[in-house]
Amino acid sequence: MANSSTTYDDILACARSLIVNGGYNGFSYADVADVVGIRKASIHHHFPSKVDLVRTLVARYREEAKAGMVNLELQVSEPVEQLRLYVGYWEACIADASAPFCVCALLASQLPVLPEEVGVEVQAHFRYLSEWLTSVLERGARQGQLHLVSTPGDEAETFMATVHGAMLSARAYGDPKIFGAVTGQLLERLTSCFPCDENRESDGRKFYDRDEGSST
Amino acid sequence: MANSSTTYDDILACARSLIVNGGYNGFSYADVADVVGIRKASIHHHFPSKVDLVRTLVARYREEAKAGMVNLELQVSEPVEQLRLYVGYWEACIADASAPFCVCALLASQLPVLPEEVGVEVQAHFRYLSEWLTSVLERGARQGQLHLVSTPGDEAETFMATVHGAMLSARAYGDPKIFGAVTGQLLERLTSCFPCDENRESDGRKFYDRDEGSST
DNA sequence: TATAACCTACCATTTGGTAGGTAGTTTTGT
DNA sequence: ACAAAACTACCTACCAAATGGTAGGTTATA
Repeated sequence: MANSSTTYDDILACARSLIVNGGYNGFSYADVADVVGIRKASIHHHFPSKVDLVRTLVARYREEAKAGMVNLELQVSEPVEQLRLYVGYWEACIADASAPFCVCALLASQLPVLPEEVGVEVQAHFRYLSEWLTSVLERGARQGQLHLVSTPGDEAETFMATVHGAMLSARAYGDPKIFGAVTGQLLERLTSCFPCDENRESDGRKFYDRDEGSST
Repeated sequence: MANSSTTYDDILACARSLIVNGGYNGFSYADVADVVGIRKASIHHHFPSKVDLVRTLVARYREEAKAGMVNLELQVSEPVEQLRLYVGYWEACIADASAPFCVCALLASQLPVLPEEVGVEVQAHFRYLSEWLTSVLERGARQGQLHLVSTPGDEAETFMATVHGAMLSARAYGDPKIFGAVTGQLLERLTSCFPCDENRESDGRKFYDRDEGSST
């Protein structure tokens, strides 16, 4: 029951970063053992089975995410700024490669082959994130800061999907900048109330009907 | 060199659907053998190694995708309708669970643990899809059918990211409808030139500042 | 008679997991 | 205060099953 030892945390952290790279079947106890500098059997002492390890890891990830949202809401009160911080957090994680993907997003892609206990935890994260985004968007719309085209709930789903897709593209292209490009546009769309008139956050460029980056 | 036998194709098709479920490390030769009704060693006759199998599979997938785009452009000439068909194709695949995820999108999520030969092929698909979307969006904007907020290239990246993210969410929620909800909104945004005035494809709902689905 | 398409029977390695032991620290009974 | 008991955190040494892959044989067909 004790989790005082740093080894316990090291195993979780190591497994997390390994999962971020290749998902549930993309790492083994041997991989973790090598990185942490411990023997394979010792991992079983802390986490009897792989399912235990990953379930714990995801549960902790979700707690951290929730804490992150709370902290974020304490830092800034404006919905727009909260979205900006949220996106900025990921932009930084991807840029410095410290956590170039959301653990739950990656695991969700493999949901059909995931142990059920892990899958449940992953799904819960999606619901939580969706609810949080819904509340932020709803508030932003009510305050007239955000311009929604659909319900806050649907907009939240689109927001989440776009962010996840942006992570995927950044990985596929091997270029962290793509994440910022996509999410920047996402925020731009939400904050510019009407395409015609500029509003406080516009950065100049607005309308295009001429291309710029199609070759290669 | 011959690929006349249906077994060859069966193996590819089977492996594809297994990959769609759990990625590169989510299936084994034994899994394929079971489904195809063949012995493990026989797969090696057609595909010497797993890398061969998956590389071939992705290459073929890319060819099909390209053929699909060409076919799609033959069916409809309007950029907006082309996007609609593209999204509709995936909506159908997800709804009937025949191919609930893009092979390359799933593999891209595991790019760090993918054999290099496969990774290259996956990246090429992303570039191709991005270029195709860019050209469609650029043409749509020039014809005044689509309303872009950024460059066609950036808009294409956002479009692709959103579609991929929508696949992920549909999987995470275990609900195919979420894909249509997200992509529908994506198209809605692109086709409604100005949020205020309705245009030919509007389906009624436009502005919201009241929630609808936040509980649960 | 060559070859394609399969097979059985292997193989080394890796997988997640167990059994049982040891050194060090805590807790406990007296 | 202090030894016995209990527990934690690790270890070595296994295990069965699964992994991708090979060797070599059989059958049918071109």
